[in-house]
Amino acid sequence: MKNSSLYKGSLTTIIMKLLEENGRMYGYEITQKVKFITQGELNITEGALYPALHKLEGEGLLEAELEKVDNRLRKYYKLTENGEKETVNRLAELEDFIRNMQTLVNPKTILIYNFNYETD
Amino acid sequence: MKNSSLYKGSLTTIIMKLLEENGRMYGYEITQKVKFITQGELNITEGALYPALHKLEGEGLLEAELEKVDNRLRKYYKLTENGEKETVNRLAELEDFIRNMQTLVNPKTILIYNFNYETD
DNA sequence: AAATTATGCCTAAGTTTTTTATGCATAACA
DNA sequence: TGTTATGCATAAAAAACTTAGGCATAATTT
Repeated sequence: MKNSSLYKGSLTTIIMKLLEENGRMYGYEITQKVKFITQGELNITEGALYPALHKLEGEGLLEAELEKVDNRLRKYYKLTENGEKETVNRLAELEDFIRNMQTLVNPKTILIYNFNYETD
Repeated sequence: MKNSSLYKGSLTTIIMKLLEENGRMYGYEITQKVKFITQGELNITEGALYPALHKLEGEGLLEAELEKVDNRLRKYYKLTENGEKETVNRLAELEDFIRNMQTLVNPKTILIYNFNYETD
């Protein structure tokens, strides 16, 4: 798939969203999660991921701690307090962006949120 | 709006989609159309638009012709035959991308295409 | 009448983001 | 024993976009 690795400026927001959901994650775990959720269609390259994580950490939105699991080193990241606030803003922006793109490519589309085929 | 001008790598596909719909358009018209469709949320900057148009023309996907209207020069673009074929591919890719992003930020969303509140 | 906004095209420098290509290390698998 | 999976990282290059200009005519506002 030619398109398999273009997050188009949304990578940091995706990372923050996943951390918001999962509490804490390490880099490799994030790549696997995205691959799984998108059924293999989106593959985050390490050359994009690690610099993005370092940037977010540098901005004080993430904090990291090292942990040794099975004799392998993992670097766990989680959102800081500031990071949690910022996640709300960036997610709203990304959702607006997605909605605008959807309107451009298919004006007749509507989005149904919180869809469930079973009753809650 | 901070987010007002980030097409995130999708600008050329948006251009091609609009040309597919409208037959032929000139640069300024494209910026206004996008602004209208997205209700002012997405503003294409000229510094992004014109290089993108020139690139697409250079790739043989668009062709241009000059026309003088009201004593002002317009450069009309339309898709070439090749451009029409390529539009199909790029639109499919962009729709996949949008769907993947939507799944990442909100897994419970579904998209309803061709929605009409009146019967067709 | 003059200044500003709208219409219309363009380019160039700089920044940000991503790709591609590396490097290193341990564990599991074939 | 070689390849794949797990795990981190960086650096050069390419791609995309922002910002900031430049030029010109028409319409509107002050």
